[in-house]
Amino acid sequence: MERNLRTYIEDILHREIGSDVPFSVERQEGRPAQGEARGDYSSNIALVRAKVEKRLPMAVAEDIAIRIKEKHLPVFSKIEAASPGFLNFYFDKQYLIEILRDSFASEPKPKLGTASVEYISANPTGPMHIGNARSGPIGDVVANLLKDRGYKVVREYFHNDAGAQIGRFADSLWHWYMIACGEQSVLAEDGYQGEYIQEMGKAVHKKYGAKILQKPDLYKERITKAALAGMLKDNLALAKRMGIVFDKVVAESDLEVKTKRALALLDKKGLLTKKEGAVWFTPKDDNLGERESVVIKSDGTYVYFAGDIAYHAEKFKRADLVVDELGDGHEGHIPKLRAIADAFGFPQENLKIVVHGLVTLKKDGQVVSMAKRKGTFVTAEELLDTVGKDAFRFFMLQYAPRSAMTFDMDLARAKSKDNPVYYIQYAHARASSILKKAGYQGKRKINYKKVAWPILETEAELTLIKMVLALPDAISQTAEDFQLQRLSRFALDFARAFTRFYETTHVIGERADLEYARLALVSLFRETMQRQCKLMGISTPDTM
RNA sequence: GUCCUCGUAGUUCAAUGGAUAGAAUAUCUCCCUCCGAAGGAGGUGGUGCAGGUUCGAUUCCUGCCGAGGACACCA
Repeated sequence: MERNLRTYIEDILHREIGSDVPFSVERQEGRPAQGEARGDYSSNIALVRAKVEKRLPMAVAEDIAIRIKEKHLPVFSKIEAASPGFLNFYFDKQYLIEILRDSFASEPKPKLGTASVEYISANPTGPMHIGNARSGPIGDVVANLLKDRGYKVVREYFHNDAGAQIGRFADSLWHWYMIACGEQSVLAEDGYQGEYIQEMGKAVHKKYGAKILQKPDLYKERITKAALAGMLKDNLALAKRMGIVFDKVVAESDLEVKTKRALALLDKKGLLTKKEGAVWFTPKDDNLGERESVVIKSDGTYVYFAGDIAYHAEKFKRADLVVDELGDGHEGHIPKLRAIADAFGFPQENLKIVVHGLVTLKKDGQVVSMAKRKGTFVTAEELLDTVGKDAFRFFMLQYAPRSAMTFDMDLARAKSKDNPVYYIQYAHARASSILKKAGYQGKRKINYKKVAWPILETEAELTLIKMVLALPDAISQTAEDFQLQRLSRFALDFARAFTRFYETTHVIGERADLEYARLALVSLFRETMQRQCKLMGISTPDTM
């Protein structure tokens, strides 16, 4: 376990005070004005204890403060009770340094089993759109976090290449092929009419000419397969440009045997019912609302959900933790996924579903319409081309996944302090620049064990140290609740703290031991920032 | 119609039931001869409405208003 300040206090309180009532300990940084007055960390333990002890919160707080002070005097420079009953903890500087020194000793990570993380899984019937693209950075960072925790992570992509929708796509493709041949054809009302599929029709014509026109039975399926495979290839290539490489791609069309087997198993458990000529999945526990749904249509074909059952049954078998990343349009699917977990005896708490909200694009100060018919439609690829991988990922990660967000393309493209990605990378580049100037580059590194850490004592320096020590806690919280915005916010605050240090503190040319200590801090900042950026999948160039 | 999600500074977003609701941006006032000025310090400004739960509510509950979404033998 990495030492961290918050759990350190939490542990002391548990040990010394004990409480059957839950209490909190939280970091008070990021409040420059009040931070000083509220300590480094604070707890509400006295407030919650007051109720069960039937005493005044302040009195409880003062008692606790005295007790902790007696036993842990060297750790804290100050513990105070604050109205209405908070406890504010101020870490002693020397002790902070000690924790910092301890943190350099790396400990082996626990082995937590296998985690499957599925994300993007874009529909292959059209180019990836912005909403799907948001799934990329989110799912990828969830995977990074789980890997950081000690899971063996499998990054997965589901390729929906079967079902009625694909039939419609096939008909549409054939239609556009006929048009490309100069033939008469009428597109079905629910057919696809995007520019991309028209291009596909032309491509088919280019390849085959009119030769296959009379043989739809033979060729319709073949060209559709090729088109879907091409779309998958494009999507995976696009993902790669987002910095995402999948370990496993599962195609729905390959699942037929497994679907049969999974359904047979459900049938054995009495969870399938024949109704109106179709076969329904009818879970027994319907606490989560209406979960009944068709798996085999009356014409004998499977619906998408049947493949999903097979796919999840398989994931439940090979993974200890299963994460599905979905757009909010698929929220209605969640109870069904939960029902599948129940049906196969997979613990609900090990099935995590991360939902992301709508993405609105803003360009030239205007909201870009997402209507495909209008020329303003922007695909994920265009967005990525415009702003680049780092800004793309950072902006997608900046907000709580579930919330709807506005992606400001102009800001993401800007090479100025207004752009948070630039601000962060710039701070990192400055740190690199200082180290380079001082000759610490490449193999020559600062030896943290030989640093006279205690001579660092300005506020800017101590703030950086405290943030370095607070990061592990932020990371583990995020690995729990998947509130990914915490990472980008932390990185931004951290960059800001470094910039403040940079502005106020001179490094090179100071007395030798002080220079070395400050260089060490710069190096520590740089490494810590690199760790965060790596988790987010954002690059940390040494020069901008 | 049923269900879900969301309403926070002008704007984009934060805030495990906690203290004076934080940043960024915009705007206003200052500072910047210094390892990278792609900076720094400060001011103005906000919880949709009405109740309830409690020591304490942006957070939990109810109703209303407003926005988006889900409710297919679609995926």
